[in-house]
Amino acid sequence: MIGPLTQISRTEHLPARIAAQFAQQIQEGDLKPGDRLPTENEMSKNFGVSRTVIREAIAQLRNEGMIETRQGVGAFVIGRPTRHIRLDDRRKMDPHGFRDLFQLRVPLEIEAAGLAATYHRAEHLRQLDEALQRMKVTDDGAGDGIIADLDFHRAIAAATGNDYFVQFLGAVSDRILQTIVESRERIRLDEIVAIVNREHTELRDAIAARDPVRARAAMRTHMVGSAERIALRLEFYL
Amino acid sequence: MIGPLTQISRTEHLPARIAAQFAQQIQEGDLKPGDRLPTENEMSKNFGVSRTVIREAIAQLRNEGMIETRQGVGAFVIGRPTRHIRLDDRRKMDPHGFRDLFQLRVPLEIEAAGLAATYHRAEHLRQLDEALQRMKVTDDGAGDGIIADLDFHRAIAAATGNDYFVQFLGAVSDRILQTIVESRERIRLDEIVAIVNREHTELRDAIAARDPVRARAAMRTHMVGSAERIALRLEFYL
DNA sequence: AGTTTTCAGGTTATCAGACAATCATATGAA
DNA sequence: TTCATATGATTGTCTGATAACCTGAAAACT
Repeated sequence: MIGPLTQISRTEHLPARIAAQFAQQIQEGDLKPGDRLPTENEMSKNFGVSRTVIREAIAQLRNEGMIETRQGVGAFVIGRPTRHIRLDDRRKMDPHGFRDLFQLRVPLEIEAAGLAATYHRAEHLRQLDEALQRMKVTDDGAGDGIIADLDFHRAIAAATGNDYFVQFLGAVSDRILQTIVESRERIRLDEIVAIVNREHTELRDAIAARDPVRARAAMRTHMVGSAERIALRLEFYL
Repeated sequence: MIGPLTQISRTEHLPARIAAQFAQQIQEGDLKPGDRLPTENEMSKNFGVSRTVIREAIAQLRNEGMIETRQGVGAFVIGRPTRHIRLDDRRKMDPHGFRDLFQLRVPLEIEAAGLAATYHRAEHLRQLDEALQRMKVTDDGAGDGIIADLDFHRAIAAATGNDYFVQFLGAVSDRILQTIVESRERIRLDEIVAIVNREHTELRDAIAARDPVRARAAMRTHMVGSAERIALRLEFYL
């Protein structure tokens, strides 16, 4: 007996594929909020896989906030989809998407600089100096320098005292630097590194001086410079 | 034989709790990137639950991008953690977390206003006007007015032409408005609604005029006003 | 009649054990 | 040394069973 064509052929993780199938049905509106999914046993029979796999697929959808399960009742498509934010891997190399990402980063970094100047504590200054030191030591721009750069900005985000900035900026700038590293492995940082260090130092001093306006200006300058260095055309109104 | 105290007592979903425990260990640095987690059988014994539960917990962490599993080898803490961003439900009512969320929203909204002024198209203006109209019609501040308000800001995000702004601002302001609605069901909007309408109209006109500086200023005014209306103390440097 | 209690069936949650697929390493042959 | 093979460990999947829980209807009671 040959199963129907909708059955899952196995070249990859079964649960992920089944979850994707249901996610698509929800996205396309075939399954509307409030609708009940088939029982696990039914799915198990229909897809030709064990209930274990079905359960893992459902658990995945539940974690993503698309469905809700009630013991003894069933699984239901969630009403108001909790907005999860995800930086898709798809547009990683897309230059347009890259510009969009940078465009998003700029205001966050500037605001973070201002808040960091206001709210930072001694430990944050220590983190900033530590990252600065590492950037100056490692003349090699490619490897540790990039990581130290990332840590420097991460420290600024931490200094805001606002965990959302840590999360958002962490994800965004992490993704940006990753793309840079991947696309231009051999970027010539030798001449640039001095400029970046100067900008970072000014940024650090402005924060240490608890001067939000100066910190914001410094970060703005740094962002403009960064954009130019990677040949990005952006608008800066302030 | 009595099990150790670290065992999971069951009042809630087992997999979620175990996943949270490991997530915490990763966040706090007890488990560093590259570290290998115990085998499923070991965890099963240590936690006193079946391997099914352990597997679901691991699957959850994998979906969140915190760990990676390799068949025949084990589960490892991922190198670059959390490119996923989550707005936890935990701090929903926490006034401090609420301020943090608003603090994050401000620069995004201002930047979005500037970009919208530059990049908007005819359809976006139509969306703005439509939402504005709905807000003016429904004097009832509580119900549809809030939704129209959200749609207005959503339209601005869309007008940037940058999908990241749509995603990020959508998630953030959605969460903010949700909290407002939940906490102050009976907020007196009657006197306020006129002011909000005026601010929105100015915002719309600035965008329509393709004047980024004016749009940013209008949004800044709007944000300051919003913060005051919900009795939030924020810093505004620009 | 109207209300509460009890029961039966279905569904998800968890458990237990087994086998399959895959990988890392040790072992042995060339 | 270098390559092929065997072996053990670990995750992936399967199967069947039991527990916890919910819904709705029948039964018992007022």
